[in-house]
Amino acid sequence: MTKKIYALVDCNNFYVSCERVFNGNLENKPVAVLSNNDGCFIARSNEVKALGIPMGAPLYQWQDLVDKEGIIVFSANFPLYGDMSHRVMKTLEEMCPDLEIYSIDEAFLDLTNMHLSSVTDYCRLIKETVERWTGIPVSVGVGPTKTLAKAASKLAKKIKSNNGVFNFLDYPDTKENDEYLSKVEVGDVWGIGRKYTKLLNRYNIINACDLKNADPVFIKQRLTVTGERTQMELSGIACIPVNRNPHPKKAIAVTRSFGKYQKTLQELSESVAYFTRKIGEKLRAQESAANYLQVFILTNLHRKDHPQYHNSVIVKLAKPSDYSPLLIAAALQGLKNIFRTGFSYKKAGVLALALQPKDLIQYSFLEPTPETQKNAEAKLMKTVDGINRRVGADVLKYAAEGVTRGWWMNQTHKSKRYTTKWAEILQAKLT
DNA sequence: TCTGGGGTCCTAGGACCC
DNA sequence: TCTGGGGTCCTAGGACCC
Repeated sequence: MTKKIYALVDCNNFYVSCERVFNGNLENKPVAVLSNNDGCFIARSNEVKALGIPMGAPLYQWQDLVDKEGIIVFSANFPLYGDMSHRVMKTLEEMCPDLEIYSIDEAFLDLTNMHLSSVTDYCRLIKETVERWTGIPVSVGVGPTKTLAKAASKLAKKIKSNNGVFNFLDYPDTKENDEYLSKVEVGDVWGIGRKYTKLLNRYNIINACDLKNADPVFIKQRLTVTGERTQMELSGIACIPVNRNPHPKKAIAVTRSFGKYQKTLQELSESVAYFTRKIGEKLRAQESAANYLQVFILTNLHRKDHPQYHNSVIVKLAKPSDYSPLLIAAALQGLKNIFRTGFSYKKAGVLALALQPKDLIQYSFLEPTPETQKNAEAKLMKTVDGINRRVGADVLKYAAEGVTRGWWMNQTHKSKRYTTKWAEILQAKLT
């Protein structure tokens, strides 16, 4: 069996880099991107990381530092990031068709069958090409397993002299290999999160090399089979394949925190109707139908001084469906069952569960749905989706969504949708 | 006053069946 | 005195990822 060659391409500080592509003044300055509602830091430039602001930190706790250091903050602009991601992935696909888009800012490449004379040189070329074509800086890590490729991408960022590429295959000698592995903290290993890091540290497992050499029985016992796999991957045994054709999602969620507290059933109904319409759009986009909807509502868990209430309900649909009016009716019925008056709600959401391919829907023999009705529903949804796509996402909506959007999130630092809205395209000034 | 959103996988334990 | 045991399915919760 030939050894696999996996590369992980990882966009550096992705959302910040997207903002920088369209605003030259952000270069070399501390820049951060905030979550919805301008709540938490979800992307930080190196300058911001150096100031000590952690990932996920709430903005209000760091506001003084933000002001003092002149940190430039942006509200999240997901249409822009999604479009930039698409450009990066298209570029990667041209250089290695055998790829798995792993997240909005990462892709695994399987370079095994490309017969490269120098894998490391080719990865440098990939890095330069992506940066030239899209303006997004990336790091590339290479290894015989996906977990090692991930670890390598950490080293690519860490070891400055490597110019953004690190390849474990360049260090076949075990001693040298382990030396580099020791530079990766165990918490930075793919699959080891906060809880496991704490546990492992208690047993003096501090870095990736320690984990690789730990007692496999202990690891399996405490970290289950996923931990076992991680450990094997660290020692070069590939357990996790590159997944070229990701299967359709098994669940779809649309959830939001509110910009201001929502108190009445009417208010909550409007947001839930909106979430459910979005669910319908996503279902149709991947040609799935849902068997169940789950609706949940909750108060602000961070405010111990407020009366707390959270609840959720699962509604079985009369038939598997992607038809927005039916979905909305079901979700609102569910909401009615869990709503309690007298609370200030902070967040709500809708999930579509037990998804199935749309073309496999079994219609009832007892109450056959006429072909004409099925066609009419599909045609209506297709028309609505088409108009919303062309004219703007929310031109056509349902009456149940209301018109005020009183729950809408706060976004006071939003950049423009440079790449997806003609009206907001970047303008060049000729001088 | 102010704390994101969208996913996957695994396990333990209860319900149920024979 | 003295109450089985094994298999399967389902779900909630917990871990992880970005």
